[in-house]
Amino acid sequence: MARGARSREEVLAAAAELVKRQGPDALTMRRLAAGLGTAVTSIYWHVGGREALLDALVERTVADLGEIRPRGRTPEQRVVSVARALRRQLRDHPHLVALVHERGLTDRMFLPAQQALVREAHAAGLRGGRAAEFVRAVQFQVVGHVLVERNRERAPAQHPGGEELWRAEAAGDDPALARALSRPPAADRLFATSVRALVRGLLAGDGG
Amino acid sequence: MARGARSREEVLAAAAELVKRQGPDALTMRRLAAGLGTAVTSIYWHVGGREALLDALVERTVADLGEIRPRGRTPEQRVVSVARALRRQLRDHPHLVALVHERGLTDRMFLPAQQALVREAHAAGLRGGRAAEFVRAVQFQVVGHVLVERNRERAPAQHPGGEELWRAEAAGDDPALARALSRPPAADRLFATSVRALVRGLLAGDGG
DNA sequence: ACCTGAACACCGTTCAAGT
DNA sequence: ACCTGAACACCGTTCAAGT
Repeated sequence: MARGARSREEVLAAAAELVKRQGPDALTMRRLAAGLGTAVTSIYWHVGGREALLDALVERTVADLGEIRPRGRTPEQRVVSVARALRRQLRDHPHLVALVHERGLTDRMFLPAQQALVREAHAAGLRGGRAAEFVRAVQFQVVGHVLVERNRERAPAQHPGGEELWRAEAAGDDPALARALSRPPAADRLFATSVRALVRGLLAGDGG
Repeated sequence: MARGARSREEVLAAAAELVKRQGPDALTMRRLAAGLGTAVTSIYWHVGGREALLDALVERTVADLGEIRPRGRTPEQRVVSVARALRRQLRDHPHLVALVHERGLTDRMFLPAQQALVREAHAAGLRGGRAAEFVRAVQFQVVGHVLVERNRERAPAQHPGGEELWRAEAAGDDPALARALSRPPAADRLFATSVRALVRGLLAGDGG
């Protein structure tokens, strides 16, 4: 069983693999040790306990997150492109991002995106508190949308399912709407529509 | 230790209390049994295993969720009131709602809210697929916002924290913005602003 | 019909001991 | 400096046995 020295990096890499492929619950100290061919307790020597291990993974994730490059002509287009990029990052690393979230490093992870949004807010003429609100509204919107999406994807075969619900229920004599609501939402389209509507509403309105 | 017969309802009530107060992780079969003064195994007789127990709790939650009463004159006002009510429900039962989510009963739980939103969409002149998109955009927005809020509240003392981040970073010569982003977001205000902006954007725009 | 303890296969963590 | 096994206090679940 026992092979020579095993580095902290090896342990972290193996743990990251486990989390990426099977989620954080699959990361047990015993399984990790078994995969590395060591005794459980040697993991403790290298990285400390499970919490410390997760902390290290989170550090890694935050550091690895790529740059955000806004694309498009108008501030609206550029903000939408930032939102899209953000959504992709979040969707591509769901488990790791969830860990980052739980450990309170979300703000640091989103700093580049925030800075990009600030630039666009300024370009659109918003400043100060209004600009800050703009940045946060977009960020919450994107993160929230992805969280909802993820929850829906993970949810195994909705028990009654929107389908039967909206087949049985009255939809105010609007059969096209009932049909639409009985299908699963088209996540990409819904996301684009929502972000665009939010951005327009924020840039246009000033009613309180 | 052993007292007389214990009903399924007693077990469910005790389990619900545990989840409400300490979250789903605190609901272990052994702790539940200890609280009831029975052997662990008698829980299995009454409700089956842990999964079945959680399923039962979820059923309860879905059934107990109150009606939604839209308030206000204009469709916009009424939609915002629905969003507010929805947010309150979600915030008041965070653990139970999370369980509902995980078990794929979200659609059924949100049916009353969806129906209220459909009415307002119709009142605002939207029909068919557009109305469906409106309903879902608002629903995703509300649920997403609450999920993000919850994650932020649970997150223990952000490691670097938005504060230092935005103190150190350039904010494009906009010190008021840097100050605003260095404070934690005012969730209520941010929610209201976002929903209103989204609704306006959805009701006004038709650009693709 | 209802409750029991014993047992199994898992956890994370600590500790004293080896080299 | 690095790795080990034994032990502790937890899990969820099954099962044969009691009344």
